[in-house]
Amino acid sequence: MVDQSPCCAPVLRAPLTERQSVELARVFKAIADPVRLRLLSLIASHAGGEACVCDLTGAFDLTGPTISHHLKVLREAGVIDGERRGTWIYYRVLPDTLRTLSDVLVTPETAVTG
Amino acid sequence: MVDQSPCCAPVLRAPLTERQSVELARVFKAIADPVRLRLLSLIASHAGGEACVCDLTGAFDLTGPTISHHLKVLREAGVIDGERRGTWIYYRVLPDTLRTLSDVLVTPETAVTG
DNA sequence: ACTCTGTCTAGACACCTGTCAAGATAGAGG
DNA sequence: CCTCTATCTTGACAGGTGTCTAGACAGAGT
Repeated sequence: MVDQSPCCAPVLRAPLTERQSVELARVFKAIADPVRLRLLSLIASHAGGEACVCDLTGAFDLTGPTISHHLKVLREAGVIDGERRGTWIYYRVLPDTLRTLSDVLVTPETAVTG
Repeated sequence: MVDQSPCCAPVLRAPLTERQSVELARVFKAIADPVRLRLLSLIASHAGGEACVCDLTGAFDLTGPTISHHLKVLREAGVIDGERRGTWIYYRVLPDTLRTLSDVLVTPETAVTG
């Protein structure tokens, strides 16, 4: 979902183009929310690497539609993917997208001197 | 600026607490903007690892106050730091904060099977 | 076919955010 | 002390975001 170019141009090594920054910001925005970060961690750490909505709603004082909204934001950003199997819809994390974000934030400084 | 606990509890390995997710989201929100991502990359890739505001405003079709606002958001999130030397204020990236974010997005899956 | 359960969509509203114009503050240099 | 430049702060406004209620859709079981 994220353009390939940002992965080879870490934020802290070379100036981002405007286009790259827009694309990266779109994905960062998707995960920059407490509910969505927790959803992400709940899905990823759930047995089998996937979770249905019914496993998730109980962890929040939020209505079903609100959880559904947040899942949609994550889905449209390419951070998770959902699949219907029978009655339930199972979500799983798409690790490539997250790794792109992670890589972009790694700097020469942090990589070398820590 | 980011609590230490998230660094030892990657998002994708164990469920985040509500407190951790709020703290992480605060920092992710700060960088989840095209202008701020470009500011970050401009500052980090500038000679000496620092840049004054006058080096930055030229890259955007935005007024000075708007750039100043974005720099403040980054500063309050602990992503950059500013220091006045004479007439100019120089900003530099605080790499520890970014590394925390980067680490949090690294998963067992991406780390191993990548 | 009807109903029940699980999930999503649509519409509405309060709050947050990005932007600008106008004015304030800090240091340099006369 | 006054002025000039660089930057920040304040106040205002348009647009975006998170949340809810009400209703729609899909599949399972009777």
